Amino acid sequence: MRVSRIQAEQNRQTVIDVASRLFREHGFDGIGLKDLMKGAGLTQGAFYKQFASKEDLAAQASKRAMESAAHRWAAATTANPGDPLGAVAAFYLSMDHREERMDGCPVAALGSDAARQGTDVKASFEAGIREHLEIIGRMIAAADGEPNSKAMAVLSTMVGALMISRVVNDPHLAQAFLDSATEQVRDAVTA
Amino acid sequence: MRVSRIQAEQNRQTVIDVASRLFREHGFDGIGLKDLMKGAGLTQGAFYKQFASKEDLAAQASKRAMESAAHRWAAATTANPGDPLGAVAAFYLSMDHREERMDGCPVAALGSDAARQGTDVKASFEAGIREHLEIIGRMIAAADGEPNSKAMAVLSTMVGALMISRVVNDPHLAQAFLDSATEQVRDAVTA
DNA sequence: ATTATCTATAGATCTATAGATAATGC
DNA sequence: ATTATCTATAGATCTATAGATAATGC
Repeated sequence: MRVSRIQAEQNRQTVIDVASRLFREHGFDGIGLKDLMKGAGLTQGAFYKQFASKEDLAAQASKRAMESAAHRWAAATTANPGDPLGAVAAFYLSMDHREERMDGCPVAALGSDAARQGTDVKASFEAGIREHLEIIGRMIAAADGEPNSKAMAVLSTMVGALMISRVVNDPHLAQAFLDSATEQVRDAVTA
Repeated sequence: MRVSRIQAEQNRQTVIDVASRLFREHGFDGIGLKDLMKGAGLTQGAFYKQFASKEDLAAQASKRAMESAAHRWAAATTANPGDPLGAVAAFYLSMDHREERMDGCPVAALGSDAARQGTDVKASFEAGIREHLEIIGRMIAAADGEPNSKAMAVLSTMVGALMISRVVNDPHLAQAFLDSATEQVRDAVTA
Protein backbone atom coordinates (compact mmCIF):
# COMPACT_ATOMS: atom_id res chain seq x y z
CA MET A 1 0.00 0.00 0.00
CA ARG A 2 2.72 2.43 0.88
CA VAL A 3 4.58 4.22 -1.95
CA SER A 4 7.94 6.01 -2.08
CA ARG A 5 8.28 9.57 -0.88
CA ILE A 6 8.84 10.67 -4.45
CA GLN A 7 5.68 8.91 -5.56
CA ALA A 8 3.79 10.33 -2.58
CA GLU A 9 4.82 13.86 -3.51
CA GLN A 10 3.83 13.20 -7.09
CA ASN A 11 0.45 11.96 -5.91
CA ARG A 12 0.00 15.15 -3.92
CA GLN A 13 0.75 17.22 -7.01
CA THR A 14 -1.73 15.19 -9.01
CA VAL A 15 -4.42 15.83 -6.41
CA ILE A 16 -3.75 19.57 -6.62
CA ASP A 17 -3.91 19.48 -10.43
CA VAL A 18 -7.11 17.47 -10.45
CA ALA A 19 -8.67 19.67 -7.79
CA SER A 20 -7.77 22.84 -9.68
CA ARG A 21 -9.84 21.51 -12.56
CA LEU A 22 -12.71 19.90 -10.67
CA PHE A 23 -13.19 22.93 -8.41
CA ARG A 24 -13.47 25.11 -11.50
CA GLU A 25 -16.01 22.71 -12.96
CA HIS A 26 -18.18 22.16 -9.87
CA GLY A 27 -17.29 24.91 -7.40
CA PHE A 28 -15.61 24.46 -4.02
CA ASP A 29 -18.85 23.21 -2.48
CA GLY A 30 -19.91 21.20 -5.50
CA ILE A 31 -17.44 18.34 -5.24
CA GLY A 32 -16.40 16.18 -2.30
CA LEU A 33 -13.09 14.81 -1.13
CA LYS A 34 -14.03 11.33 -2.28
CA ASP A 35 -14.42 12.39 -5.91
CA LEU A 36 -11.41 14.71 -5.80
CA MET A 37 -9.21 11.84 -4.62
CA LYS A 38 -10.78 9.41 -7.05
CA GLY A 39 -9.84 11.83 -9.83
CA ALA A 40 -6.21 11.37 -8.78
CA GLY A 41 -6.57 7.59 -8.58
CA LEU A 42 -6.54 7.51 -4.78
CA THR A 43 -9.08 6.97 -2.03
CA GLN A 44 -10.43 9.47 0.43
CA GLY A 45 -8.42 8.03 3.31
CA ALA A 46 -5.15 9.33 1.89
CA PHE A 47 -6.36 12.90 1.88
CA TYR A 48 -5.45 14.04 5.37
CA LYS A 49 -1.87 12.83 5.10
CA GLN A 50 -1.53 15.20 2.14
CA PHE A 51 -3.60 18.22 3.19
CA ALA A 52 -4.69 19.83 6.44
CA SER A 53 -8.29 20.33 5.32
CA LYS A 54 -10.47 20.79 2.28
CA GLU A 55 -9.92 24.53 2.47
CA ASP A 56 -6.15 23.93 2.47
CA LEU A 57 -6.53 22.06 -0.81
CA ALA A 58 -8.80 24.79 -2.12
CA ALA A 59 -6.08 27.37 -1.49
CA GLN A 60 -3.38 25.28 -3.16
CA ALA A 61 -5.59 24.35 -6.08
CA SER A 62 -6.52 28.02 -6.55
CA LYS A 63 -2.84 28.93 -6.60
CA ARG A 64 -2.14 26.26 -9.18
CA ALA A 65 -5.07 27.32 -11.32
CA MET A 66 -4.09 30.99 -11.25
CA GLU A 67 -0.49 30.21 -12.11
CA SER A 68 -1.61 28.08 -15.01
CA ALA A 69 -3.88 30.87 -16.24
CA ALA A 70 -1.13 33.48 -16.01
CA HIS A 71 1.16 31.14 -17.90
CA ARG A 72 -1.42 30.87 -20.65
CA TRP A 73 -1.60 34.65 -20.89
CA ALA A 74 2.16 34.97 -21.01
CA ALA A 75 2.42 32.30 -23.69
CA ALA A 76 -0.14 34.08 -25.86
CA THR A 77 1.74 37.37 -25.59
CA THR A 78 5.16 35.95 -26.42
CA ALA A 79 3.69 33.99 -29.34
CA ASN A 80 2.24 37.19 -30.75
CA PRO A 81 4.51 40.11 -29.82
CA GLY A 82 2.99 42.33 -32.48
CA ASP A 83 -0.46 42.31 -30.93
CA PRO A 84 -0.22 40.67 -27.49
CA LEU A 85 -3.51 42.03 -26.19
CA GLY A 86 -5.27 40.86 -29.33
CA ALA A 87 -3.81 37.40 -28.86
CA VAL A 88 -4.99 37.21 -25.26
CA ALA A 89 -8.44 38.53 -26.13
CA ALA A 90 -8.70 36.01 -28.98
CA PHE A 91 -8.62 33.03 -26.68
CA TYR A 92 -9.98 34.59 -23.48
CA LEU A 93 -13.04 36.19 -25.07
CA SER A 94 -14.01 33.18 -27.17
CA MET A 95 -16.99 30.85 -27.10
CA ASP A 96 -14.52 27.99 -26.62
CA HIS A 97 -13.35 29.52 -23.38
CA ARG A 98 -16.96 30.09 -22.36
CA GLU A 99 -17.61 26.37 -22.70
CA GLU A 100 -14.37 25.20 -21.14
CA ARG A 101 -14.80 26.14 -17.52
CA MET A 102 -12.61 23.34 -16.19
CA ASP A 103 -9.45 24.54 -17.93
CA GLY A 104 -10.31 28.21 -18.18
CA CYS A 105 -9.87 31.35 -16.12
CA PRO A 106 -10.25 30.58 -12.38
CA VAL A 107 -11.51 34.10 -11.61
CA ALA A 108 -14.49 33.72 -13.91
CA ALA A 109 -15.05 30.09 -12.90
CA LEU A 110 -14.65 30.52 -9.13
CA GLY A 111 -14.68 34.24 -8.37
CA SER A 112 -18.07 34.29 -6.68
CA ASP A 113 -17.12 31.20 -4.69
CA ALA A 114 -13.69 32.53 -3.74
CA ALA A 115 -15.28 35.66 -2.28
CA ARG A 116 -16.85 33.40 0.36
CA GLN A 117 -13.66 31.51 1.21
CA GLY A 118 -11.03 32.27 3.82
CA THR A 119 -7.85 34.30 3.69
CA ASP A 120 -5.71 31.56 2.14
CA VAL A 121 -7.88 31.03 -0.91
CA LYS A 122 -8.14 34.78 -1.42
CA ALA A 123 -4.36 35.10 -1.10
CA SER A 124 -3.99 32.62 -3.96
CA PHE A 125 -6.37 34.64 -6.10
CA GLU A 126 -4.75 37.93 -5.16
CA ALA A 127 -1.29 36.71 -6.13
CA GLY A 128 -2.60 35.42 -9.44
CA ILE A 129 -4.43 38.66 -10.16
CA ARG A 130 -1.28 40.68 -9.50
CA GLU A 131 0.54 38.42 -11.94
CA HIS A 132 -2.15 39.02 -14.55
CA LEU A 133 -1.86 42.77 -14.00
CA GLU A 134 1.87 42.66 -14.62
CA ILE A 135 1.37 40.82 -17.88
CA ILE A 136 -1.27 43.30 -19.01
CA GLY A 137 0.92 46.16 -17.84
CA ARG A 138 3.74 45.00 -20.08
CA MET A 139 1.34 44.84 -23.03
CA ILE A 140 0.02 48.38 -22.63
CA ALA A 141 3.17 49.98 -21.31
CA ALA A 142 3.35 52.04 -24.50
CA ALA A 143 0.13 53.77 -23.46
CA ASP A 144 -0.31 56.76 -21.19
CA GLY A 145 0.27 57.66 -17.54
CA GLU A 146 -1.66 55.23 -15.35
CA PRO A 147 -0.95 51.86 -16.80
CA ASN A 148 -1.87 49.95 -13.66
CA SER A 149 -5.34 51.42 -13.52
CA LYS A 150 -5.85 50.65 -17.18
CA ALA A 151 -4.62 47.09 -16.66
CA MET A 152 -7.15 46.61 -13.87
CA ALA A 153 -9.96 47.90 -16.05
CA VAL A 154 -8.93 45.57 -18.86
CA LEU A 155 -8.88 42.56 -16.54
CA SER A 156 -12.23 43.50 -14.98
CA THR A 157 -13.85 43.84 -18.37
CA MET A 158 -12.56 40.51 -19.62
CA VAL A 159 -13.45 38.57 -16.46
CA GLY A 160 -16.87 40.17 -16.25
CA ALA A 161 -17.70 39.54 -19.89
CA LEU A 162 -16.66 35.88 -19.73
CA MET A 163 -18.64 35.26 -16.57
CA ILE A 164 -21.74 36.98 -17.91
CA SER A 165 -21.44 35.02 -21.15
CA ARG A 166 -21.78 31.87 -19.03
CA VAL A 167 -24.84 32.84 -17.02
CA VAL A 168 -27.04 33.54 -20.05
CA ASN A 169 -28.67 30.80 -22.11
CA ASP A 170 -28.70 32.68 -25.40
CA PRO A 171 -25.44 32.00 -27.28
CA HIS A 172 -25.89 35.16 -29.35
CA LEU A 173 -26.09 37.31 -26.25
CA ALA A 174 -23.06 35.50 -24.86
CA GLN A 175 -21.14 36.14 -28.07
CA ALA A 176 -22.17 39.80 -28.03
CA PHE A 177 -20.75 40.24 -24.52
CA LEU A 178 -17.46 38.66 -25.56
CA ASP A 179 -17.32 40.84 -28.68
CA SER A 180 -18.12 44.03 -26.79
CA ALA A 181 -15.30 43.28 -24.35
CA THR A 182 -12.89 42.64 -27.20
CA GLU A 183 -13.74 46.01 -28.65
CA GLN A 184 -13.54 47.78 -25.31
CA VAL A 185 -10.16 46.28 -24.51
CA ARG A 186 -8.79 47.33 -27.87
CA ASP A 187 -10.07 50.89 -27.37
CA ALA A 188 -8.65 51.06 -23.87
CA VAL A 189 -5.14 50.58 -25.17
CA THR A 190 -5.26 52.93 -28.12
CA ALA A 191 -7.10 55.63 -26.14
CA MET B 1 -50.88 24.55 11.85
CA ARG B 2 -52.57 25.42 8.61
CA VAL B 3 -52.68 29.11 7.56
CA SER B 4 -54.88 30.97 5.09
CA ARG B 5 -54.13 30.89 1.39
CA ILE B 6 -53.19 34.54 1.55
CA GLN B 7 -50.81 33.87 4.42
CA ALA B 8 -49.42 30.83 2.59
CA GLU B 9 -48.68 32.90 -0.50
CA GLN B 10 -47.06 35.54 1.66
CA ASN B 11 -44.92 32.87 3.29
CA ARG B 12 -43.85 31.70 -0.15
CA GLN B 13 -42.82 35.22 -1.06
CA THR B 14 -40.88 35.53 2.17
CA VAL B 15 -39.01 32.32 1.41
CA ILE B 16 -38.05 33.70 -2.02
CA ASP B 17 -36.89 36.98 -0.50
CA VAL B 18 -34.86 35.25 2.18
CA ALA B 19 -33.38 32.81 -0.31
CA SER B 20 -32.40 35.61 -2.69
CA ARG B 21 -30.30 37.04 0.14
CA LEU B 22 -28.95 33.83 1.69
CA PHE B 23 -27.97 32.39 -1.69
CA ARG B 24 -26.00 35.55 -2.42
CA GLU B 25 -24.30 35.25 0.97
CA HIS B 26 -23.49 31.52 0.91
CA GLY B 27 -23.88 30.35 -2.68
CA PHE B 28 -26.48 27.91 -4.00
CA ASP B 29 -24.57 24.97 -2.55
CA GLY B 30 -23.58 26.73 0.66
CA ILE B 31 -26.93 26.78 2.39
CA GLY B 32 -29.51 24.06 2.92
CA LEU B 33 -33.29 23.99 2.79
CA LYS B 34 -33.53 23.79 6.56
CA ASP B 35 -31.74 27.11 7.07
CA LEU B 36 -33.49 28.76 4.13
CA MET B 37 -36.87 27.88 5.61
CA LYS B 38 -35.79 28.83 9.10
CA GLY B 39 -34.87 32.26 7.71
CA ALA B 40 -38.51 32.65 6.72
CA GLY B 41 -39.75 31.40 10.10
CA LEU B 42 -40.85 28.01 8.77
CA THR B 43 -39.61 24.45 8.95
CA GLN B 44 -38.14 22.34 6.21
CA GLY B 45 -41.28 20.23 5.88
CA ALA B 46 -43.23 23.09 4.34
CA PHE B 47 -40.77 23.52 1.49
CA TYR B 48 -42.09 21.06 -1.06
CA LYS B 49 -45.66 22.40 -0.89
CA GLN B 50 -44.19 25.73 -1.99
CA PHE B 51 -41.47 24.71 -4.48
CA ALA B 52 -40.78 21.81 -6.80
CA SER B 53 -37.12 21.50 -5.82
CA LYS B 54 -34.18 23.47 -4.50
CA GLU B 55 -33.26 24.42 -8.05
CA ASP B 56 -36.79 25.74 -8.57
CA LEU B 57 -36.28 28.05 -5.59
CA ALA B 58 -32.85 28.99 -6.90
CA ALA B 59 -34.41 30.12 -10.18
CA GLN B 60 -37.13 32.15 -8.45
CA ALA B 61 -34.71 33.65 -5.94
CA SER B 62 -32.34 34.60 -8.77
CA LYS B 63 -35.19 36.32 -10.60
CA ARG B 64 -36.14 38.22 -7.47
CA ALA B 65 -32.53 39.23 -6.80
CA MET B 66 -31.97 40.45 -10.36
CA GLU B 67 -35.20 42.44 -10.35
CA SER B 68 -34.24 44.04 -7.08
CA ALA B 69 -30.82 44.93 -8.46
CA ALA B 70 -32.26 46.45 -11.63
CA HIS B 71 -34.67 48.45 -9.50
CA ARG B 72 -31.75 49.82 -7.53
CA TRP B 73 -30.03 50.89 -10.74
CA ALA B 74 -33.17 52.54 -12.05
CA ALA B 75 -33.69 54.37 -8.76
CA ALA B 76 -30.14 55.72 -8.82
CA THR B 77 -30.55 57.02 -12.38
CA THR B 78 -33.88 58.77 -11.76
CA ALA B 79 -32.54 60.27 -8.54
CA ASN B 80 -29.61 61.75 -10.47
CA PRO B 81 -30.72 62.52 -14.04
CA GLY B 82 -27.76 64.84 -14.60
CA ASP B 83 -25.19 62.07 -14.15
CA PRO B 84 -27.01 58.74 -14.04
CA LEU B 85 -23.95 56.63 -14.80
CA GLY B 86 -21.98 58.42 -12.12
CA ALA B 87 -24.77 57.73 -9.64
CA VAL B 88 -24.81 54.03 -10.46
CA ALA B 89 -21.04 53.77 -10.34
CA ALA B 90 -20.99 55.59 -6.99
CA PHE B 91 -22.90 52.85 -5.20
CA TYR B 92 -21.98 49.87 -7.39
CA LEU B 93 -18.23 50.46 -7.37
CA SER B 94 -17.97 51.21 -3.66
CA MET B 95 -16.31 49.40 -0.78
CA ASP B 96 -19.72 49.26 0.89
CA HIS B 97 -21.04 47.21 -2.00
CA ARG B 98 -17.96 45.04 -1.85
CA GLU B 99 -18.76 44.17 1.75
CA GLU B 100 -22.49 43.78 1.30
CA ARG B 101 -22.75 40.63 -0.75
CA MET B 102 -26.15 39.63 0.64
CA ASP B 103 -27.96 42.70 -0.68
CA GLY B 104 -25.68 43.47 -3.60
CA CYS B 105 -25.41 42.58 -7.26
CA PRO B 106 -26.41 38.94 -7.86
CA VAL B 107 -24.16 38.61 -10.90
CA ALA B 108 -21.04 39.38 -8.87
CA ALA B 109 -22.26 37.38 -5.87
CA LEU B 110 -23.51 34.31 -7.75
CA GLY B 111 -22.23 34.52 -11.32
CA SER B 112 -19.72 31.70 -11.02
CA ASP B 113 -22.33 29.56 -9.29
CA ALA B 114 -25.07 30.39 -11.78
CA ALA B 115 -22.86 29.24 -14.65
CA ARG B 116 -23.13 25.72 -13.18
CA GLN B 117 -26.87 25.78 -12.72
CA GLY B 118 -29.63 24.67 -15.08
CA THR B 119 -31.57 26.56 -17.72
CA ASP B 120 -34.10 28.08 -15.33
CA VAL B 121 -31.55 29.79 -13.13
CA LYS B 122 -29.70 31.07 -16.20
CA ALA B 123 -32.96 32.35 -17.66
CA SER B 124 -33.47 34.43 -14.51
CA PHE B 125 -30.00 35.88 -14.84
CA GLU B 126 -30.38 36.48 -18.56
CA ALA B 127 -33.62 38.40 -18.09
CA GLY B 128 -32.06 40.52 -15.36
CA ILE B 129 -28.98 41.23 -17.43
CA ARG B 130 -31.13 42.38 -20.35
CA GLU B 131 -32.93 44.69 -17.97
CA HIS B 132 -29.60 46.10 -16.79
CA LEU B 133 -28.53 46.64 -20.39
CA GLU B 134 -31.67 48.62 -21.12
CA ILE B 135 -31.05 50.88 -18.14
CA ILE B 136 -27.44 51.45 -19.19
CA GLY B 137 -28.56 51.95 -22.78
CA ARG B 138 -30.85 54.78 -21.71
CA MET B 139 -27.97 56.40 -19.82
CA ILE B 140 -25.53 56.40 -22.71
CA ALA B 141 -28.04 56.88 -25.53
CA ALA B 142 -26.50 60.27 -26.17
CA ALA B 143 -23.29 58.52 -27.20
CA ASP B 144 -22.37 57.08 -30.58
CA GLY B 145 -23.54 54.28 -32.87
CA GLU B 146 -23.42 50.98 -31.00
CA PRO B 147 -24.96 51.71 -27.63
CA ASN B 148 -25.80 48.10 -26.89
CA SER B 149 -22.24 46.97 -27.28
CA LYS B 150 -21.04 49.83 -25.10
CA ALA B 151 -23.66 48.97 -22.48
CA MET B 152 -22.42 45.39 -22.38
CA ALA B 153 -18.84 46.52 -21.93
CA VAL B 154 -19.86 48.85 -19.11
CA LEU B 155 -21.75 46.08 -17.32
CA SER B 156 -18.89 43.60 -17.78
CA THR B 157 -16.38 46.06 -16.38
CA MET B 158 -18.46 46.86 -13.34
CA VAL B 159 -19.34 43.25 -12.53
CA GLY B 160 -15.77 42.10 -13.07
CA ALA B 161 -14.27 44.84 -10.92
CA LEU B 162 -16.66 44.22 -8.04
CA MET B 163 -16.06 40.49 -8.10
CA ILE B 164 -12.30 40.88 -8.26
CA SER B 165 -12.42 43.40 -5.41
CA ARG B 166 -13.96 40.62 -3.31
CA VAL B 167 -11.45 37.86 -4.04
CA VAL B 168 -8.41 39.86 -2.94
CA ASN B 169 -7.49 40.37 0.71
CA ASP B 170 -5.79 43.75 0.27
CA PRO B 171 -8.39 46.52 0.64
CA HIS B 172 -6.18 48.93 -1.27
CA LEU B 173 -6.03 46.65 -4.26
CA ALA B 174 -9.79 46.16 -4.02
CA GLN B 175 -10.31 49.91 -3.95
CA ALA B 176 -7.98 50.36 -6.92
CA PHE B 177 -10.04 47.92 -8.99
CA LEU B 178 -13.25 49.74 -8.13
CA ASP B 179 -11.63 53.10 -8.96
CA SER B 180 -10.21 51.89 -12.25
CA ALA B 181 -13.66 50.64 -13.28
CA THR B 182 -15.23 53.97 -12.33
CA GLU B 183 -12.74 55.73 -14.56
CA GLN B 184 -13.16 53.28 -17.41
CA VAL B 185 -16.93 53.55 -17.33
CA ARG B 186 -16.75 57.32 -17.41
CA ASP B 187 -14.39 57.23 -20.38
CA ALA B 188 -16.56 54.72 -22.23
CA VAL B 189 -19.45 57.15 -22.32
CA THR B 190 -17.57 60.29 -23.27
CA ALA B 191 -15.47 58.45 -25.84
C1' DA C 1 10.52 1.63 12.54
C1' DT C 2 8.15 4.55 9.77
C1' DT C 3 4.51 5.88 6.84
C1' DA C 4 1.44 6.34 2.41
C1' DT C 5 -2.54 4.42 1.41
C1' DC C 6 -6.40 1.52 2.26
C1' DT C 7 -11.03 0.14 4.30
C1' DA C 8 -14.31 1.35 7.58
C1' DT C 9 -16.83 4.39 10.29
C1' DA C 10 -18.42 8.42 13.22
C1' DG C 11 -21.24 12.19 13.30
C1' DA C 12 -23.22 15.80 10.84
C1' DT C 13 -25.78 17.44 7.09
C1' DC C 14 -28.17 17.25 2.66
C1' DT C 15 -32.59 16.74 -0.37
C1' DA C 16 -36.79 14.75 -0.50
C1' DT C 17 -40.83 12.18 1.30
C1' DA C 18 -44.45 10.37 4.68
C1' DG C 19 -47.79 10.85 7.91
C1' DA C 20 -49.86 13.69 11.73
C1' DT C 21 -52.04 17.92 13.04
C1' DA C 22 -54.94 21.71 13.08
C1' DA C 23 -56.94 25.39 10.83
C1' DT C 24 -59.15 27.03 6.48
C1' DG C 25 -62.63 26.98 2.92
C1' DC C 26 -66.67 25.26 1.22
C1' DA D 1 -62.95 17.90 2.89
C1' DT D 2 -58.97 20.15 1.97
C1' DT D 3 -54.44 21.64 2.86
C1' DA D 4 -50.34 24.48 4.95
C1' DT D 5 -47.31 23.36 8.13
C1' DC D 6 -45.28 20.37 11.45
C1' DT D 7 -42.36 16.39 13.22
C1' DA D 8 -39.96 12.50 11.84
C1' DT D 9 -37.32 9.85 8.85
C1' DA D 10 -35.14 7.60 4.65
C1' DG D 11 -31.21 7.34 2.08
C1' DA D 12 -27.38 9.64 0.35
C1' DT D 13 -23.46 12.38 0.98
C1' DC D 14 -20.17 15.29 3.46
C1' DT D 15 -15.67 16.14 6.26
C1' DA D 16 -12.72 14.09 9.26
C1' DT D 17 -10.72 10.28 12.00
C1' DA D 18 -9.18 5.43 13.38
C1' DG D 19 -6.96 1.35 12.72
C1' DA D 20 -5.08 -2.15 9.36
C1' DT D 21 -1.87 -3.12 5.75
C1' DA D 22 2.15 -3.37 3.18
C1' DA D 23 5.97 -1.24 1.31
C1' DT D 24 9.75 2.16 2.07
C1' DG D 25 13.80 3.94 4.40
C1' DC D 26 17.11 3.50 7.71
